[in-house]
Amino acid sequence: MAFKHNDGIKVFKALADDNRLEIMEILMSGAKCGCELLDALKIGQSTLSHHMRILCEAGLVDACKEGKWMHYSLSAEGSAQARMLMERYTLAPEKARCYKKCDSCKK
Amino acid sequence: MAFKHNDGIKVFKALADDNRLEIMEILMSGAKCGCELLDALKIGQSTLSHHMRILCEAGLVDACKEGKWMHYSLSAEGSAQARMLMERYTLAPEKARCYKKCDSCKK
DNA sequence: AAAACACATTGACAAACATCGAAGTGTATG
DNA sequence: CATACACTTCGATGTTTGTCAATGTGTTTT
Repeated sequence: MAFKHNDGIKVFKALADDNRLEIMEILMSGAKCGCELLDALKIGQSTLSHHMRILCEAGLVDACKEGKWMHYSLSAEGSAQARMLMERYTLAPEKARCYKKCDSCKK
Repeated sequence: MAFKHNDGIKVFKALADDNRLEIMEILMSGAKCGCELLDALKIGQSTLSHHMRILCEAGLVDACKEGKWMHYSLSAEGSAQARMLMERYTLAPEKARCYKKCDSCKK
């Protein structure tokens, strides 16, 4: 599908899930491997793998492999971009706040 | 369902849709009534109504009725809260960035 | 070499979601 | 009062999503 707001969708969708938000919060205390995350969540291993893929593809999480472990950590760039995205859609110019009525309806 | 991150889910889910992001952007130019939004989008009227409900319930959009029109506008409070939410999940303490490896895997 | 471990991929399934058309509610206008 | 308008609600439908169990891949350990 050709989304008009493709970049935003991906990030907001990635954050629109309870387990993924929990993962983000856990990663705030430092990098974690999959098994550590698995201990903290009530989901199966394949489900976690699925969630990590979504967070990584949204750019929010970095993954690096070391032997049989995957180390997941918050991406500084992705996090910054996510905050900018949120501002893009919520930081409206002052004038947008003032009008209580739309103009064109009262003709 | 009892989501652990209920407040966040609602806002992020509300923004995780192409048409709703488009609506947010349109509202940045000032308040609009439903028919104006309908002109700008390629969706049916009942679908728009559905989207507006979601945006309103997430607190991102304010709605006020005037005669037969509904005036939709960006909520200053909701927008501010949405930005705070994004910061809560992406603004990590410095130490979270440093570790490339997790601690407990190497025992 | 075999067994154990960490993770990814696949296929299946139910729940959630976006969308539509049709019918309903309330307000304005002829 | 009847019609038109703006919007909501309802029921149906196809799509997307979260979840799991099973299987596959690669690495470490015994």
